[in-house]
Amino acid sequence: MGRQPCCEKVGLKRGPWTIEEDSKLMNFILNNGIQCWRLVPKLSGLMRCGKSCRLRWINYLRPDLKRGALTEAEEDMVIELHSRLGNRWSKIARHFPGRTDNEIKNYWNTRIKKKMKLKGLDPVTHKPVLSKSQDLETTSEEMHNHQNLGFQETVSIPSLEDHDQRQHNTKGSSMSNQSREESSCIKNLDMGLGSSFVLQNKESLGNFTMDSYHNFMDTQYFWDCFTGLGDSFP
DNA sequence: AACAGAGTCAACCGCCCCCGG
DNA sequence: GCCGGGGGCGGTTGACTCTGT
Repeated sequence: MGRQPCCEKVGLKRGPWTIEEDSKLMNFILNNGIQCWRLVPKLSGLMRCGKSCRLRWINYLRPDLKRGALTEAEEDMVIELHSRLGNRWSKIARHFPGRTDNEIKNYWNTRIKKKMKLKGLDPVTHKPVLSKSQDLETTSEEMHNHQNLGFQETVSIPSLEDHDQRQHNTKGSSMSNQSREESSCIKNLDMGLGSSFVLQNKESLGNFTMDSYHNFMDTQYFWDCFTGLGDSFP
């Protein structure tokens, strides 16, 4: 006998969220906060399960989300944290304000893993791959290239302190990172659902106040997102 | 221009943990 | 201490986009 599903699934919508659903969820949370995720879809009129709403909010709608590719420094820090914590993405994500565990997990799986393999490092152990049999996914050609390039050396992983320092320095001086930030911000705003300011808390929302949300809602970008929705929201 | 394969990432699934009764 | 419900988490999937041919 299996565990009961988290919610009554019959009749619930699945798959990609529409802008209308996003704005319904956003409006509801802005006005009511989050008491219980199960109640959110019922009270907001969404045909989604509570978990789905939670995920959508956390991974996409939260206004303090930072989007776009991770910076080099962030990437280094992910590697460092992964070497210590393993696949504990939520713990890793806590070190990156505005990043979600899902985002970091995806980034790891699609990019960092690949980079590490190219460097001849095992993404699981963070140690150099010593023999072919230990890493069947690494082709002999890759190995050959790595050896020629000297990638068999252990790559030194910066400490968190180093990273913090680097990030600090980066903030003030690196235009490239800054512009990357900006472009991620623009991407965010294109989606109409992000903002770089941190929202702090009302009730259970962590750091979230209605004032900050109202600030956010005052931006042109926020409302641009909802133009064309017609009379859905009186 | 059309197609195939690779890459990306939002979303789902199911298990685990925590907390209140 | 036990049980059930809700939230959190990590793994996986599949739709969409990009790139190369």
